[in-house]
Amino acid sequence: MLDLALLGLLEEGPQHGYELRKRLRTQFGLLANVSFGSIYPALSRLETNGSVETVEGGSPVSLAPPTGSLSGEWAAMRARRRAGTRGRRSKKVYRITTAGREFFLTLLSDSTADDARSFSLRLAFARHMPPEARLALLERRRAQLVQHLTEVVTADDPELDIYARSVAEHTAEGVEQDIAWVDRLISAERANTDASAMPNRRKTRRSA
Amino acid sequence: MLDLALLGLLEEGPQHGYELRKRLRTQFGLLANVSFGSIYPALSRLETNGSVETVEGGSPVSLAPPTGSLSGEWAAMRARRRAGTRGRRSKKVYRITTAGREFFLTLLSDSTADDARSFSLRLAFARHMPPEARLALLERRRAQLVQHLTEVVTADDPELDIYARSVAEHTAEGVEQDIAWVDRLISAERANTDASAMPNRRKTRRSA
DNA sequence: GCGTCGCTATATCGATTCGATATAGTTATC
DNA sequence: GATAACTATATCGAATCGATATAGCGACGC
Repeated sequence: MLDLALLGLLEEGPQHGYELRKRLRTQFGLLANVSFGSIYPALSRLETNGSVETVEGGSPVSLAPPTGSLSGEWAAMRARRRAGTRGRRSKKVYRITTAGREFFLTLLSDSTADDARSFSLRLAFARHMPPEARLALLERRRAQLVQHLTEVVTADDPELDIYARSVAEHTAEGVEQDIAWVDRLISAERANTDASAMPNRRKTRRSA
Repeated sequence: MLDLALLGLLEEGPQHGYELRKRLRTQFGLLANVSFGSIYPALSRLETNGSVETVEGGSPVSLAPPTGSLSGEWAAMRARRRAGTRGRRSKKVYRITTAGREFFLTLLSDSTADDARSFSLRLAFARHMPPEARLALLERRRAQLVQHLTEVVTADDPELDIYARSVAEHTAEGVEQDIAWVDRLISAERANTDASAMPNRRKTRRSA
């Protein structure tokens, strides 16, 4: 879960732990409200298995921030500068490797265990997936949500008091809205693949 | 988190681990989709600290299920019967103790760390709280949700592609709906306390 | 009768994640 | 120059997860 999130963020440029956590919190909010006690071990893990490498001091990275607006780049550059001027406790800037990119794609597609959190994470990184994987992800999620609705107590359960009932109702509404959302995404996705599969606009084959 | 959930369910009658898990999944759905690897250690924990006790075999519990419709009671009774007839691997039926009830109330009110999951859990058990604690819980949650909206990237962030943007939008909508829901609950709660604080219905003092 | 499939039930293991805490440099404020 | 607030990394114990092992039980076919 965290590996996926970290690699996904590192795809946008080298970052250090503190920055990664901030971006997890702001970009993914409730989905990845993750503590340092998870971040740093996860980064070590990824480093030992070769998915990321640290670029402290020596700097095989260019000294001018290439994309301008990515604050991670700036932080990385500042860290490199500082590390250059002094031998202080420098920020450990992590960069994703080729192996890491492969691993990221594996995590993104290899999809056992997609709960709400990892689904949303994967969807947020869906630009890295081939179109059919996107569709598959969305449809798997849809099936899970529908399944979930059938398994859960309905709000007309006589055992529940008003508070428990309210929670059950609200949860069910949330799931229904999730389904509607996923449905919209599925339609958009299909429209997209249809459009690209059919560059010449003549009488369309009806459905598929 | 789990302690709270387990004690809350055990308030409704003695249960064994498997049953508790089923009820967690059906009653609280996504909130408490919890594995046996959490349940059994948690029950041992609660037993060693005196919050619950096992009632296997000997059965200080009545042999007729008192409330009729609680399936947990039935399961417990069956387990007791079986344990009586044979020395087999009997179900461990857990019952909440007086100390456990106190601990439960502490967990329910003592409210540092109320994320989405434990908030909904606590709310589901709100009948065990005094009215002012209910209001406090709701208002704390409301403040958190509002705070959350301000901290998170908005959907008009130019860095986001369509997928990340969709996730951000959907999440934000979810939070807004949560706020609306909490607001309804707060109103209901206030109406209730006002009504009970004012049994004689004459011209009401305007507001408070 | 006999296999076997699915459900109930408890338990344990390694790995991950959490939450709290320690440490320390930097910046701003008064 | 003291103090607070923020950036930054790290570690520890405990909680939780996910997978797996074990085993009794009822139902089903055949």
